[in-house]
Amino acid sequence: MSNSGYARFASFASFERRDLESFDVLTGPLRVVPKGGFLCHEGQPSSELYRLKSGWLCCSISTQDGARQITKIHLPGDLVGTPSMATDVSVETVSALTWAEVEVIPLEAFGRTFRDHPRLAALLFLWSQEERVRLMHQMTLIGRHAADRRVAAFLLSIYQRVLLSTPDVGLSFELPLIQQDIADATGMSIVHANRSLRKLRDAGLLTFQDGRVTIGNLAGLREFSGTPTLSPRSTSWI
Amino acid sequence: MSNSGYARFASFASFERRDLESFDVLTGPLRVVPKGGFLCHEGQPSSELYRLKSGWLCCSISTQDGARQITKIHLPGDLVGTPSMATDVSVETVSALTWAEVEVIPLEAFGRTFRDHPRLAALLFLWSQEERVRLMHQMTLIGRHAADRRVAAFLLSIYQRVLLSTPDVGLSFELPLIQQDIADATGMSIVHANRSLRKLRDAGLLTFQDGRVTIGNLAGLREFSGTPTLSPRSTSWI
DNA sequence: CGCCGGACATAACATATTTAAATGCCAGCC
DNA sequence: GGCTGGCATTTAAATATGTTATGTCCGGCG
Repeated sequence: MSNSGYARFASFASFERRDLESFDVLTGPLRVVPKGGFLCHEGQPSSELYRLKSGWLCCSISTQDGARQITKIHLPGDLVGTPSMATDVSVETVSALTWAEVEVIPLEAFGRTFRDHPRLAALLFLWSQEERVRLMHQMTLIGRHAADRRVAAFLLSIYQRVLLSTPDVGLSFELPLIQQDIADATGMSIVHANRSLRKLRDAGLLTFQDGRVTIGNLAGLREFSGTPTLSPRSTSWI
Repeated sequence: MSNSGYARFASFASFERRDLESFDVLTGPLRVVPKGGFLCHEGQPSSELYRLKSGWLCCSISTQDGARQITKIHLPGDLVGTPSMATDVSVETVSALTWAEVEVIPLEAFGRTFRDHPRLAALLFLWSQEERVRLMHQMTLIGRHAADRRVAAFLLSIYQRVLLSTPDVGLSFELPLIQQDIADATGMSIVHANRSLRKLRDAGLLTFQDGRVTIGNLAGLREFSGTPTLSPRSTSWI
């Protein structure tokens, strides 16, 4: 078995175990990032991708007036940094929410691997579509839902991804974010994020305290968040 | 020259002419869609992609409470429908803003083409990253910018794409949207979209009337919209 | 012609959300 | 021990945005 020793389930929700193992050829030298450290800064050149081995990362885009939009929270197993492959300089800032280990994949090495493994290429393309779906859903969330629903759906979506790598996590998990992060991910002020969290707590749906999410009512939370569950398509056409 | 007879510049901003022509192997039987017609509905099975030959398409996601988020406006040349490749059923509804012609590409045909043309596969993967960047930027726009700026940046982004296929379009172009569409794309109510358009008009930045955008002050509009211009990365690593 | 519906425009009001500010808590540190 | 800074929490006031309602224009259609 090609067990790579770390979870590969956070991204790649659409894939079966057989296909998941294909991604393990994407590897490279290890790099350690301290909590609060950065892998790259938007606007600065960068020619490498990352595979997250352990810890949590956060991707964000800043605006001219100092605001920040978190575009993705990364869990172990995730492939990080691909959007900037299309552009001159990094389009996002990648920072470490915790002490983290990544495998560094230079762009040329990625290109080589991509060419040498046709099926991997197809799987990576498919994964990109999965990521686009995620982005479209988060966009819909931010654009067309009320604040407390945004917070609920955001936390629930992370829970679903945690479940992929840790099916027995139960109804409580550590999430190394602060309220400002939740605000930046869901497009609201920190004060309103606090209000929304309070509402969710008062409603018994979930609590977020000391970097830990505890779900009080999973079914209720799912219904309140209003996010449909999607099933992956069979990859037989590849 | 493999001139396909229609613009291929709306998507694929990152590519040079040489690479652009690679995409022309993605082809299939023609289908005509009347104005207001649909190519697919979210939640319903669909196993085909589309290449837009002429006309305008609109991709959107609906929420349970009847709201709608427009995720992308498509111009001729665009590859449409790929996000749903990752899922069981369509994740988005694709409708025709005008009478439109598309080439229909079945999923299996796409898979075959993908396998048979390694370089095309890499280019399509890169294109997916470009699309992710677009989504991340639109998400940042909706989440962290004021309403009038959202409208300005949205219309400007379409203008930039129109410019790719029609460099000599000048400062005015037809855009087959109604104000409700602008509201649904930028995440606000139609009343507020109207208010924002009025502000932009009063500021002399642009007007939107009778399905036509006229830019009054391009430099001012760019500055006001606050969206940075990105340069594509060289594709030499492919 | 008169009627109708869709799109646009605007006003008045209601609500959601932001901003600013103050407080409490707590861990790190001198 | 007392200070400091980061984070959470809450309040109040200011502002942005949503909702509802109404009028107008205009093109299609009987």
